[in-house]
Amino acid sequence: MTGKVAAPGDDPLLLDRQVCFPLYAATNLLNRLYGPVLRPLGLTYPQYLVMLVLWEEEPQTVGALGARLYLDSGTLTPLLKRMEQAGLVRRTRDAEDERRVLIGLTERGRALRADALHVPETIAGGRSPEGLDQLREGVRKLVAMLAAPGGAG
Amino acid sequence: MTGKVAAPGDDPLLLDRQVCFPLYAATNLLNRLYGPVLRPLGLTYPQYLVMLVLWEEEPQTVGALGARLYLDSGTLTPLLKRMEQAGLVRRTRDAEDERRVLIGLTERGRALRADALHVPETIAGGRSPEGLDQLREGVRKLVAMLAAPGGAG
DNA sequence: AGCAATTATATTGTGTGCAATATAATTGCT
DNA sequence: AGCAATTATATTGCACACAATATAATTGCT
Repeated sequence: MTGKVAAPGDDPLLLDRQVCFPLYAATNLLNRLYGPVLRPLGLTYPQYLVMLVLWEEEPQTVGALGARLYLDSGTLTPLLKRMEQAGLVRRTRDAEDERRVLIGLTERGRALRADALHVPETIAGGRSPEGLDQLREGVRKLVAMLAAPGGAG
Repeated sequence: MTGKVAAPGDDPLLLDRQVCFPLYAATNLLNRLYGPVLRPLGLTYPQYLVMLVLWEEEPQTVGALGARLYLDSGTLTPLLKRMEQAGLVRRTRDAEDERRVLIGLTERGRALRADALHVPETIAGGRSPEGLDQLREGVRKLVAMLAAPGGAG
């Protein structure tokens, strides 16, 4: 009762036939790759993404950050509180609408940008830019499909 | 002291220039997509991946599962214990080498395969198979690069 | 045989992610 | 104006993921 179960040609449950799995594996591997590079900056990978968004424009509401990063308050609230504890961001209620919380950078948060400038290059290492561009576009299309209302069915 | 920070053309820290981010977003979105489909089976997404591997061949050691899924014992041990509690797998010390733990399926675990057969189709929904094939190959190449010793520098 | 180095798994601590729920502020409808 | 519905964020509970460390079994060297 052990061993191979189905013909390899048409089994829909073979791991190597899943689209999702390489994506899952690549994300885990990328996290492991970023970890050591971001640790000296005192950032985790999702925290780094938040900083990228804030370096582009600040302040932003929690909701706006979530819309950009596809994360909800259940993930962002504790993450932003940790970043506040670390002295990178400030969280202030929006006076115009007390439901909203504005996330702005501290001086330390702004200054960290200079230290982060080397990160993309360090991560990219010796990889071919063309392959990366192609991959980025492919995955971006997938994200657009998945994020569409109804999950792109 | 707020607002845009650098020229859009050559800023390496723009979120939309990162390869990593679409990958990260796609994985989160895929997890959310799989969740409702797998919940009736009593599985999480990583647990589903473990089942895919075991349905191909069992029993396997914890290490072999980890090599296939790019996960270590810190992730797999508690996950497998939960699956044991759920009655899907059995964990037994290998008599040949007492360091190893063999993961085998219970009858319930084997029977679950029939219920899982519809999952890939349900997830794929109306998406074009060609686009998915292309994407799978692209991401698979990235995984191969990232998993290579030295991180493919 | 004896013991250091290696290997396989487990444990601990921290940080995500997300569903479900809660709370407070605002909007919209009458 | 008053109140139901909506919106924005926070909280709770559960399940990963991983670095660092611990423990026990095996291997390899002499």
